[in-house]
Amino acid sequence: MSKSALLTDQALDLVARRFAVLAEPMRLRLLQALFAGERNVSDLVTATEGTQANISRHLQTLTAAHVLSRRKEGLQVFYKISDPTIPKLCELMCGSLEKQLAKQASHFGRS
Amino acid sequence: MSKSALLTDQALDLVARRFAVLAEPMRLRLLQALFAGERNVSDLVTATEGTQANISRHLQTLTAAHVLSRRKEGLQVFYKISDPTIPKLCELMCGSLEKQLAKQASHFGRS
DNA sequence: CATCAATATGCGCATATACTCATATGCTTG
DNA sequence: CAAGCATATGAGTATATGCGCATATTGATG
Repeated sequence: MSKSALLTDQALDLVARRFAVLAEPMRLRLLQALFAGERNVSDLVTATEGTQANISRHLQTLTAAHVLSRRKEGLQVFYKISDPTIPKLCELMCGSLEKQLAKQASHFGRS
Repeated sequence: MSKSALLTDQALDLVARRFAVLAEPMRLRLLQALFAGERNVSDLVTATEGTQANISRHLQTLTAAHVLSRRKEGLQVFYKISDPTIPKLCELMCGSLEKQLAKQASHFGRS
């Protein structure tokens, strides 16, 4: 029964929430910065050019969604991508966007 | 240079917006209803148990994002999924969710 | 041309959430 | 235990957006 049964309302809500986690430019930036591997907060603040408070909140959101995992080491906290599906989702999405933009561009003009 | 260059702010915004389109339970319901193929609006209203106005708006959102395409035939308008990436994205996301929930469940009980 | 059916849209409301500023918490070290 | 650094969080504000209600638009038909 895992073929293509319709999702329940509750399931749809969960899926939507999960997509929503990826629907934020700053969170995508964080993910981009984390594709290469684990990093601590101040590092991420620098990399994303965000404020410390804002970055901290976004990291919390991503962690609560089980997209990231947290590791404390002394004063610092290191985050890394814990769900291997995430990079795939981002790649797929980017590919889809590229195709779409290319198609739109071709509607304008030549060579 | 298409390897893993960092996305520009503008690109990140586009990606985020595209994820946001999928971050709505009712829109996911519509997509679910459209996985099987083209359908007209009143059909979709019935299938999703939404109001006509609301469904119409969501269809507009999905079409503007080039997720759906529109075809008029007399009084009726038919919509279908025009971006083949969408079903893949949904599958990936659902799989990720299932894994996560299974893991959480296993933290409770045995056998 | 009047009417009706299918779909779209203007408007107002309620809610969610991203952001900032200030401050709190938690570790580490002298 | 005092002080300082790294990170988290409370409160307030601004903006976005989903929804419902009413109404507009578009196309078919008598």
